[in-house]
Amino acid sequence: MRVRFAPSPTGELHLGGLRTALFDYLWAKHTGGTFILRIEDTDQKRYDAKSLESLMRGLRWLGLEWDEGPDVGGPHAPYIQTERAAIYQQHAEMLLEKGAAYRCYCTAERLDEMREEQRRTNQTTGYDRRCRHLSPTERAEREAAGLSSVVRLAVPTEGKTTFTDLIRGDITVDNRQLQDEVLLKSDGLPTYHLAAMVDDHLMEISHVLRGEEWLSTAPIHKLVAEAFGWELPVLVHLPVILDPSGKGKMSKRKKVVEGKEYLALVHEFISAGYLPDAMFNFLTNVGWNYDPAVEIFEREEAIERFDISQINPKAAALPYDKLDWLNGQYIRQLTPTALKEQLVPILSKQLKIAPAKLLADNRLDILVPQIQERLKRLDEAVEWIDWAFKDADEIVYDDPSLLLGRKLDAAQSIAVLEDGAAVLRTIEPFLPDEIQAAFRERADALDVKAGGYFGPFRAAISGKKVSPPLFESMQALGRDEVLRRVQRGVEELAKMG
RNA sequence: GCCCCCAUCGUCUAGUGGUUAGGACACGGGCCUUUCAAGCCCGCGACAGGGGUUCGAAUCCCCUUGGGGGUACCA
Repeated sequence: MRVRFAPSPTGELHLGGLRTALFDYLWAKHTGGTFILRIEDTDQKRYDAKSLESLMRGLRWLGLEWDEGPDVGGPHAPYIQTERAAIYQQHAEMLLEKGAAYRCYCTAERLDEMREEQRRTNQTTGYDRRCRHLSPTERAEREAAGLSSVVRLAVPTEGKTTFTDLIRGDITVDNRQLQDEVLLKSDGLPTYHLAAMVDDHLMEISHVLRGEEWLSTAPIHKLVAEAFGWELPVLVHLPVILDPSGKGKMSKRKKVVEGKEYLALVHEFISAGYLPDAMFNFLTNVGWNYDPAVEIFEREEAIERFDISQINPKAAALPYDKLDWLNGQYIRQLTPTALKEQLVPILSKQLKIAPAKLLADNRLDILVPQIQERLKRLDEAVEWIDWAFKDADEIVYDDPSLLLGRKLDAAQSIAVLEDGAAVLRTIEPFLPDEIQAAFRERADALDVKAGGYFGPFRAAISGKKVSPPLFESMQALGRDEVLRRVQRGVEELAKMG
């Protein structure tokens, strides 16, 4: 089977596009077929030069390597439509000769006025086919005058057109609902209706998976294919992905719903520290389902089971909470070393420490295993461990009351810190188990709950209410640094008096 | 306005005439526990409504309602 992903380079790729590409990829790999990347850049006005690179980066991030495409080549090159302009022009000419299409000389202004009038009088909007009925003389006059023109499809004015969508079945529309769509624009470049049909045919595409927004123009595509005498590929219209609010098609803008910010663009998910495996798993289960009893699966397993005929036609909102949960699952599957390596580039930017230096930092080796089960995204790591990379005097106690042990007042909390400091000064070796045993003993001796005894230390060390486990945190800092921070905690508490 | 598509817990979904309508996330509770997590256990929670067809409908048909998409010399 031959399957293509055919995006327009008009901006950043969002998750809806990535999901389409993923399903293309899954179907190609499932059938042992070919996954093709084709760039539909025929809209010069919306073209964005940067988006092609970003698009390819996004696809490769997810692991969707294409077998044929702009950079890798292939038997049907070129794979960028503007480089194929002559092909479309020739095909438009073929339809013109057959009488299946005609030249239209109407100006944009006339078209606008016509539509406005139609809307005002509550008529269905659409081209009035004025140029379809031009006499040969009139046509010759316009050509002689050098008027610019477009090529329009001559849609049958009666009858019905039926096409098949694999997941929805046969769909029939009345031809009177259809318009004489523009196939070739006045700049000589084709519209989607021409370019995609020509390329799908020439590139021998067997299955077209595309967004549901194409469903209403599918009859046009059927008519274009018929005009050429071609068979349409199998059409599969994937349900649109809805905004997190469940209202409307997902936009490329970050969406804030109930105070929470939702990402939409692939590059945003990459920099937030979502793992490609988690995203692959996540997207596979929106619109399709691997197995209702299995949430986590391997790519190979998904490829083996994937079936386009089981795609759900219902538009869906992305379950973002589930993505976070899945990402956490995949983070926990990583070895600590692998996690550390993934974390370093992100932490390096956030902490402003050179990657090589971070990689060699002992503190990271101790702390990473401690935060592994606490992370949902990699970009959260910094909040867990930033305190470890500061100097004692950089720790800010925004809320000094955090230094109070549970059920203890300031004086008692100071007593606890000083009591523990004495232990910390002498204990050997300075390791988590040893420190913990000693602290528990001291808590008993002072008749304080372990949690109440530990609390002031946690706050003194990190400046935070929530932190990684206390004794590993101490190990990471080292004895001297811990003692400095404990002293600072005592001073802060003394101010509370 | 017109055309097309869709409709199971809050969300993602399983279900293709006979199920106590299943799972996951989220949420609530409990256990564990040095904070927070993770993990384990329990719970809450859905067939949009109305007509048919049938011995029997979440499943088939129709209508209503709701949602979505399209209505460009954009894709």
